[in-house]
Amino acid sequence: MHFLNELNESQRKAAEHLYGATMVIAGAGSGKTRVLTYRIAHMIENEIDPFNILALTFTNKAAREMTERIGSIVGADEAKNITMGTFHSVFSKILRFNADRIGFPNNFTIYDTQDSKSVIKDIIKGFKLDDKTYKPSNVFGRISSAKNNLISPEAYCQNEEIKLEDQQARRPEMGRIYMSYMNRCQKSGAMDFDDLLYYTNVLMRDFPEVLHYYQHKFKYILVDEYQDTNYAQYLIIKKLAAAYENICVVGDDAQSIYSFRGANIENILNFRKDYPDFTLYKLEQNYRSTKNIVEAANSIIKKNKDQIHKSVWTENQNGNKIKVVRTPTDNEEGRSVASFIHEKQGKSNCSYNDFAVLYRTNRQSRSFEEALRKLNIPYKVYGGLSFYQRKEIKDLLAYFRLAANPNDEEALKRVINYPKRAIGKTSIEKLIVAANNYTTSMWEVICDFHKYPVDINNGTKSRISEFATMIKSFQSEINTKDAFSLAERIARSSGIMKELIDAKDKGPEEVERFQNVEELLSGIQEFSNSGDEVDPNTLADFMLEVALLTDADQEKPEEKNHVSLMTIHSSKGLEFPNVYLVGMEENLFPSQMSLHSRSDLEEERRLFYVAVTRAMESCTLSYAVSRFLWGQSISCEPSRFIDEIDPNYLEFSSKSKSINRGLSMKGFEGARTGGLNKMTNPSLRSLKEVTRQKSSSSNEQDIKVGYNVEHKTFGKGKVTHMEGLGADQKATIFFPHHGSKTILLRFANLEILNDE
DNA sequence: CCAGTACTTAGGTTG
DNA sequence: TAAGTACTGG
Repeated sequence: MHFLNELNESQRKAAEHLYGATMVIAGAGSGKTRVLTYRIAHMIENEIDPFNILALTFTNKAAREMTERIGSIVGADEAKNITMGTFHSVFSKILRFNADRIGFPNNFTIYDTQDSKSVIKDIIKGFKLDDKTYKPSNVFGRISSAKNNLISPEAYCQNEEIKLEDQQARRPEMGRIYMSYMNRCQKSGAMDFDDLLYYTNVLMRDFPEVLHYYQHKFKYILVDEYQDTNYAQYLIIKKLAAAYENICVVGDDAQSIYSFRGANIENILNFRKDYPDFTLYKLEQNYRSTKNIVEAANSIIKKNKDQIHKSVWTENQNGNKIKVVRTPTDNEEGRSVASFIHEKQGKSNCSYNDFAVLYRTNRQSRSFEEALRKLNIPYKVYGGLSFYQRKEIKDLLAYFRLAANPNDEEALKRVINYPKRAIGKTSIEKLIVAANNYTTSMWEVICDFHKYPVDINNGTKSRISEFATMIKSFQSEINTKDAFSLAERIARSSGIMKELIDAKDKGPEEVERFQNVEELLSGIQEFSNSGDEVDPNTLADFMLEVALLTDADQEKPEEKNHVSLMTIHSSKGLEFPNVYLVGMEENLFPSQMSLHSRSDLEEERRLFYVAVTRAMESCTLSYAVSRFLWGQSISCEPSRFIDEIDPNYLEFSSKSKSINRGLSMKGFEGARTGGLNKMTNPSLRSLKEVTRQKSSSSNEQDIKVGYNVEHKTFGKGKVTHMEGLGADQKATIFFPHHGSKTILLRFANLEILNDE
């Protein structure tokens, strides 16, 4: 059968429409990836040269999978010539190729978020600003969104509106920091993630011949997950597509969940303006989920005001209702989900791959990990601290980075004294200051103390020079020697290997560190071997790839038989027969931060929609009545999102015995008005009431206005005012010796001295 | 210069 | 709670 016959009518139309501007709005589970794949295969069958195709995906993994699937249709040799990847990976390659034009070395480093923040921190320190008003992560966020909107440092400083905003936020130096940050990165030959898009725009704006070249190379452009593109990405596509206007964007406004990093739904609206005679296709038939799940999801998204109308439907069976489970604590939530999985897996003998636990925040994984481990259920936690962010990996990579680009200041700072070579903080500080004064890089300074005198004692200086000599010796081999032998040599002669081996008998964590480094090295070995004898894959080649890799790229599919634990964000695009959506509580999901604005709340709701539509057969929502947060137990209310689902698709269960016991012990009998196994929606509300009462009465710090209290540092005082609830509860206290102070109770550790 | 200790303070998602 | 930072004495 020809592959196009595997598509339904609207899918097929979208796949066959090859010329002109096309927008495909694809509901969840409507076979979007399949359309993209077949569309590209169809293009190649119609004699379109793969070299002329640019396909931008959201993750590297998606790109790889799609290349593979297209290869299986049209042949791998053809498929490998398609330019396919994330915006970041495709354009980092283009930037490397043209780096000299914009004042970067072609082996520029890519700074990750940690690196960027560390640079910013340094700048704030250098400017002698208070790092509480200028929090590195805030500053970084502000710079990032400026870049995503293509606002240059100069434009930032001149823009009156921005100036006013920063002044009102009492951060008038923001523009100066932004400017200095850009300079520092450039001096270090480094780009951050946002720079990859920002400088691509600069390149295409200032070098028409470059733009012209890529416009004619990429005659056909496809963009997946279009709803999650930001302005910088939008403009790149617009410029590239300007010559031929063969552009196809695929997305679903209902699944836009990345506005926090600049994604802009307006790109969809702009598309209509930019290409007025575009063709719109809607994919509305869902092939993934049961009717109950599809309908429940529809009832959720209906509450959002901002959306493109579409009606997702399915021919699949009704299936079971969505289960809602309540547990007393977060740990019990972990145990109950683990036992559900255990039971179900045992009964149907399905694979552990069929289960996913989805949560809003990474830190929620803990209770599920513990519970699953106890039941011997294999699991894998996705996201969180990635392999490439681990200290030991970053340390070794820093040496590699230095070998490729010694001006990389973050890498230099990281390893100049690791392993210990008696080069202390003060000396490093002096080097940084010197580099800034001489307007050169730290590396240049340490290479030539005659040209750049620094006030450091001679012993330290000679140790620094020794270090520089070592780096130079690595540097000389980075483009010639094969990746693995150089990597191994660096690991050994830097002293990192010895350091890790010596630490090994300290404990299991140290052993793991060593194993991680071994894993990295074996990955490099694999990479080395994939090159050929004459022209080996070098460490420089490896470093070009590595900065943009994520954990998902590491995964070996054959090893996969485990329950997946991940955030909802990282579940985008995936599907699982059984989904457990946990932590369905107010202030957690929807997140507390989202409650201030309608658009933020709508994004949370879209996130909820994404979560529910991951489920194929069964979906379970769970919430805990109390949860540990920063070492304190706080009480929680069920999420408003549970109420928002049409109750016809819900089933309230309190199946597990331990849950019932837990509840009655804490006095929740009143909530179970609807019988043992089923509760109706109103009973959920009554439960909320109970929860609320609990939260006000069970507060351990029962402090009221007028109380005399004693504080660890301020001594005795009298409470004059109270504000906030729960963890935010604050008391204003008058201390005779220190004046009036407003203090967060959960940190204050007050002693109540009632009867004085 | 360095290691060990006391103290502070997170609030969220990612290439 | 846990991680990261600031401080202090060797």
